[in-house]
Amino acid sequence: MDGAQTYQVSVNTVSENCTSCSLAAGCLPKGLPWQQWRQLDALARHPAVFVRRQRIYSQNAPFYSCYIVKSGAVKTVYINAQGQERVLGLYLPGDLFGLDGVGDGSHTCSAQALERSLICRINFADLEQHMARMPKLQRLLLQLMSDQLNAAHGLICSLSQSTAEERVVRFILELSDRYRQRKLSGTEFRLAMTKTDAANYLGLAVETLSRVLGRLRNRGLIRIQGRQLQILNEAALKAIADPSHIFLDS
Amino acid sequence: MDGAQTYQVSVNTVSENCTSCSLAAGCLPKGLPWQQWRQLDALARHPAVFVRRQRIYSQNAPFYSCYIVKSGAVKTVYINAQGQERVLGLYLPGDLFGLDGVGDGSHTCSAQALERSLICRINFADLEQHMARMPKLQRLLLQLMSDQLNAAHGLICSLSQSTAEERVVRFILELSDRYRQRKLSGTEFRLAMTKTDAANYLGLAVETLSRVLGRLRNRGLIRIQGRQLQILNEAALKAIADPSHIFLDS
DNA sequence: CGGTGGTTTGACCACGTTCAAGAGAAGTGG
DNA sequence: CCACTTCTCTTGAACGTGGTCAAACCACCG
Repeated sequence: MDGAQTYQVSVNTVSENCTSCSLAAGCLPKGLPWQQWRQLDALARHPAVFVRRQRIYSQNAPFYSCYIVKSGAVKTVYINAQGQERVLGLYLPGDLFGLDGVGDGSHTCSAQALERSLICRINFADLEQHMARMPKLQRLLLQLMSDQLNAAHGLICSLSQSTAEERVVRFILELSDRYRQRKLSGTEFRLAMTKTDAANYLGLAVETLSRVLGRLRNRGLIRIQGRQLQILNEAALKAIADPSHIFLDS
Repeated sequence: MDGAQTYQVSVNTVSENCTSCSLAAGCLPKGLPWQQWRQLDALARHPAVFVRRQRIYSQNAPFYSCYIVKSGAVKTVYINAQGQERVLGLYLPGDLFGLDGVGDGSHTCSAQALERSLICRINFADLEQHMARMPKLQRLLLQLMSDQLNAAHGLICSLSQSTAEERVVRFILELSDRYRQRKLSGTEFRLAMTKTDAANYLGLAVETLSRVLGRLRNRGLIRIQGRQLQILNEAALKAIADPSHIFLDS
């Protein structure tokens, strides 16, 4: 019915818990005291492999868990009544996603792996119980939700007040930041999504994104081949993204 | 510097706590057991009057509290580097706002009263302590944040995939729903914001909003005089807002 | 009253979409 | 390994929605 979304991939359990997980760095418990982290350890029991396009959860499905990206990348999408997709979020290693379902107990969007990814599942009921005992965890959850809300607000501002070029440049710089936060190169990286998805996320037609990227390349600001992107002139990009110095136009 | 935003209105304390508050219905504690509600009572100590345009909190100010609208209406706005405003949210009686600051400890947007309003302030540190003891309150907070995130996502979808007319109609229907939830008329109400603000919220120019409303009026779907709005043909509006039945066009 | 903030209407134009066609990349099976 | 399909990306041309600018109107308030 629904496209070929119902894969049955062998879900390899990578490790039974956090303390023995080789990917523990950059995970949710970061920032928690060691003792509390060990308590939390029991929660994230099911790191699993998802292949490209495989769904992690589906829109309208009952909400039981949230998830953490250990490796790879994940997008969340909302599908409206006409079947159009709208990309709402991009999640990279260390990011938490899936809390959209807390509101009314069912997920309001779907989550899909963009490439082969390792994903940890955290049972929300367990998480809630631990939150009550761990003030730092409680605070952390609220902060993460607040961060996501602020990210959404940023997107809203971009969508309504910015040109295609500004949006694209801001997207590039946002990715750059996020890779840098992960101790990866902020000047040369691979776009996690297809350009179709990226355009959708930015509220643009693919053609527009393609043209804008071409223009940026012609001006010598970036180098782009396929999904491989290199930032050549970060200062110029920042000037485009945040046009507050109008005085040196000409 | 900043417009005439630094009012010093006499802040009339309406009642010292929730149990003695005449407006307690429709407040945050709703859904909590009586006993827990009484515990929470101590938190919301400062219901205060705000006049039209008065700021409740300012962008970049340190985050200490969140707020509940008891009466009136509030908008949240983000002001970018160029000084442009962007309306992010509209809050009606019973709504909680101000949690945008949890993320990094300072508010990411400002909140302004749209008309004379009663606002309760809740100290966040106190709220957090009570959350730890009251699982239902903990859940409630996460739900409220999730609801706001979902609202933002809805706006994102509207902004990128809908025509001006669809957005306007959806806005009208959303208001209708919210008034109905508050046991008020869902077919005849007053727009809480100016049309300038409403257009901004919808990512449109004021002129466009004005034209679209005029068109809807000419087609006999609504009646509008100033900010007073009456829905005449709800079914037709719903058909516009959610164009999934393309087959009976003509 | 004049003044200010909000709203309406018209004319014009630009940005980004849509449609169309083709090239390139990637995945699948013989 | 190549031929095949399918998905992704690029480029061009034409169109249209909604923005911008300008002017006038209106309501409310001091």
